[in-house]
Amino acid sequence: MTTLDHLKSTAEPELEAYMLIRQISTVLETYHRYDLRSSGLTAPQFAILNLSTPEGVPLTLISHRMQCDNSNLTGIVDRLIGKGLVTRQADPNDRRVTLICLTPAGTELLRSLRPRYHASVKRRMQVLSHTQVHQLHDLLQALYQGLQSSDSVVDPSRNR
Amino acid sequence: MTTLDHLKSTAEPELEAYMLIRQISTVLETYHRYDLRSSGLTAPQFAILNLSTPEGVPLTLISHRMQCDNSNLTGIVDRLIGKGLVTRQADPNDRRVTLICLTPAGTELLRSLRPRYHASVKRRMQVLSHTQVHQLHDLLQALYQGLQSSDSVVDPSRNR
DNA sequence: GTGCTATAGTTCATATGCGAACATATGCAC
DNA sequence: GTGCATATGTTCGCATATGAACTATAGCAC
Repeated sequence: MTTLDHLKSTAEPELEAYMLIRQISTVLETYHRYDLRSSGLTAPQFAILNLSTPEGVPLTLISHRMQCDNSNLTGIVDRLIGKGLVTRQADPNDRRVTLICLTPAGTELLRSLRPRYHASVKRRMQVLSHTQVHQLHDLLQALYQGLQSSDSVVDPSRNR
Repeated sequence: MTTLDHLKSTAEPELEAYMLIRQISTVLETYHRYDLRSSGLTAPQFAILNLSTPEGVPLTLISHRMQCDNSNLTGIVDRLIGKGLVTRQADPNDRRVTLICLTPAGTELLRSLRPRYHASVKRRMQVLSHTQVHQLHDLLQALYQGLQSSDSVVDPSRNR
């Protein structure tokens, strides 16, 4: 069984909390990938689908929400287009912008996947009580906002 | 500014907590990568170094602690060997096992990096109070252990 | 000891992730 | 309107990540 035993003796709660966040994130991502297998989508493909709309969303907005660089999305979008789930449309108002648009097939797939996804996440988080989930949420929110506003900010989704 | 605004209205604390864990993990990993830049190491390279010893650690033990597959480590170890920071040694007791051994150069590099790493993590986590860090730690620990023991376990570091 | 099963590592194909460099387009100062 | 700084996407080189397939070794039942 994988554990954090080799860290427990440090008695440094900051470090342990940090390690736990990363380990939990890894575990949850593995579950997520596993859930998606039957759909033929990878996790980042699902993430892009999930942030797209039939009307179209600028690629940069998607990359900001995914906290990644635009350059990551090019190839993933290409594969989603290959599957017929999204299209690229030029933005008439700003010729630099590419809108990522859900196709009917993409919309339909999302309609079937999203509820299962939400249910999976809720089920997994419910190893904690409702109260604990709320406490955890508030602490994470505080941490996240603190990290955003700290002076050492490095924006991973900035353009270089 | 990157935010979770597009999620806030869901009022589903489980889902939001889940998203926060992943977003925070991404942000922290970005900081970590940034910290390591001057050392010429990537994050996974540092992770392997950090779990190695001069006496040697089985590769599989490292992959378990990193929650990844052995196959990921082969190439990373190759690069660390190329930098002269570790070596591969055969385990005399089990000829299947490869021990990853820190070289003197690797030991020295780690001695200089580890304190900075710990200080960085502590500094970033300290946007929360000591009490909050403790609460967060305990909740994360409970979540992590709950995830481990749930019936939907998929072990990412198992051998296939 | 034979055979079956499990473990340790590597290799391969494919998909991402990162960061630099680039082309295009916008916006604004002047 | 020119010039310059900025924003949007793509392309490229490299390092990882995933999962399947494969080799070698170990352990155990018999």
